[in-house]
Amino acid sequence: MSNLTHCKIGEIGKFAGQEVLIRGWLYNKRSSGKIHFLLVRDGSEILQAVMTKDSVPEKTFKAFDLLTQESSLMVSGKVREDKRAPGGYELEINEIEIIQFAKDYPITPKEHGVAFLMENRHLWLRSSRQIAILSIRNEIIFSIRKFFYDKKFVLIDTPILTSAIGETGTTLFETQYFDLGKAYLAQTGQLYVEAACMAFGNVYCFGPTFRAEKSKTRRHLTEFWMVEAEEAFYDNNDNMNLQEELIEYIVSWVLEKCQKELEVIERDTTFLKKVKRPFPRISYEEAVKLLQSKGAKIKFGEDVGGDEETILANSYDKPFCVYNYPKKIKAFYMKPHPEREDLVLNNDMLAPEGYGEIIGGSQRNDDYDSLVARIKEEKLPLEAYEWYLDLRKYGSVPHSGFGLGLERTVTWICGLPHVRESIPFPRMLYRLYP
RNA sequence: UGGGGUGUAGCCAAGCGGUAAGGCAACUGGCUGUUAACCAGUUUAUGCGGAGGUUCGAAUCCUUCCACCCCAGCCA
Repeated sequence: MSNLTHCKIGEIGKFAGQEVLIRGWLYNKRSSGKIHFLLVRDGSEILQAVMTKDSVPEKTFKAFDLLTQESSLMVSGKVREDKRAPGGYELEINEIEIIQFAKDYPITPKEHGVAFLMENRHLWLRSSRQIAILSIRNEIIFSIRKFFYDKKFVLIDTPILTSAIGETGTTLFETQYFDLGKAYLAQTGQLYVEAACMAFGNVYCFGPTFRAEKSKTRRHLTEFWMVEAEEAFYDNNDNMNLQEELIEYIVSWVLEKCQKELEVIERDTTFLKKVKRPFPRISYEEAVKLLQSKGAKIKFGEDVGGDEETILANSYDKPFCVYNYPKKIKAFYMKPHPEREDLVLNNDMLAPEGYGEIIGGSQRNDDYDSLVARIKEEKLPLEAYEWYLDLRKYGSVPHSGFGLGLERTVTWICGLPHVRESIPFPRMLYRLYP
């Protein structure tokens, strides 16, 4: 058996007429008495394998009775094209070797509640829907890296353990760092990527970030992956152009590479196909007026809340940017608007279909004095930002950057109701297991 | 942290003051083309998230605790 060609089910079509070896797990089985069907999965696809009482030795035929859902096994046989089989190809079984019997696999091919599935996330990953979603995640990650690589952006890995530095407001996870006091899990790599930007020109980081916020909503995780680009000599407008180009690239990549997966999760791709530049852009002030005209209670100076985000996100059929927010609701490092002191040069990008914010970006404050003033205004510890301020002392240039939330992007592209399925092992307020 | 909700067998779920439906899974048998196969049968809760209480009687009403879900704030 082992001297046969091992074949991934996803490539089974190339082996029609040949005898191959499949290694995987039993997804399900059916029988009509003298004919048995095994559904075997191997991570690439599911394959139907058949045997009849006359086609195999009795011992092989009887192996069917022993097999249980998710038992690991090797099956050999001849590949045949057959319209009756799901996937169009079928395996005529010669031999079966059971590697391990699975006893009472908890997730049956029926409906289950979210709580139960999350508790069994380590097994839930094996279901076709979860495999499809995480495969799309894989393609999205790859497309992002390729996008930046092709544009000659340099990948800069930023530290996960940091001293107290970052944005204001958000709560951080802390841990004792030897004798040096407290260390915090990074909530952003931005400040570091700004330093690297002054070394390489265009850079990005892509890693996990942590927020100890007690948010329990469908769009929040305590640990999530973020792509942060930082571009020297880009203004806010150049920054938005780059964001749009990236989003268009990711979506077209997924549409090209993940057709099968999108079908499995039954994603209606109508809106995804419309994700072509240019995207609509609306200033914060216009957005407030638009929202007020639609009956929202938002006032100038207030942040755009979840409900408002949903109203806006339903007003467009493709991603769009809201730019130039009031200074007082945004981070200290954003560059003030040259003509409007109360505004900053920034933008959020919101995904359509009610998904909301996926990107936050801004032109950075590159002026030493006004940045120091802002840090003091926010009552941040100036000493911690000394190295960051150095960047404004030694060859400061206009620069911009943005952060894209990976899980929110996956959730939107897959059309999921909640971010928790967009990451293999979600970390949430009430979830640390498995 | 506020507001709302749920917890009954391995899973899903009915019952809403009178003594625990049903389905799936599992198990047994039947079927040579099944598609979450089908058909027939068998088994599973002195107990309904935990602890108190009211009552002749509690899954059901009350108190309290726990776990989880949804919405809001914060943000990616």
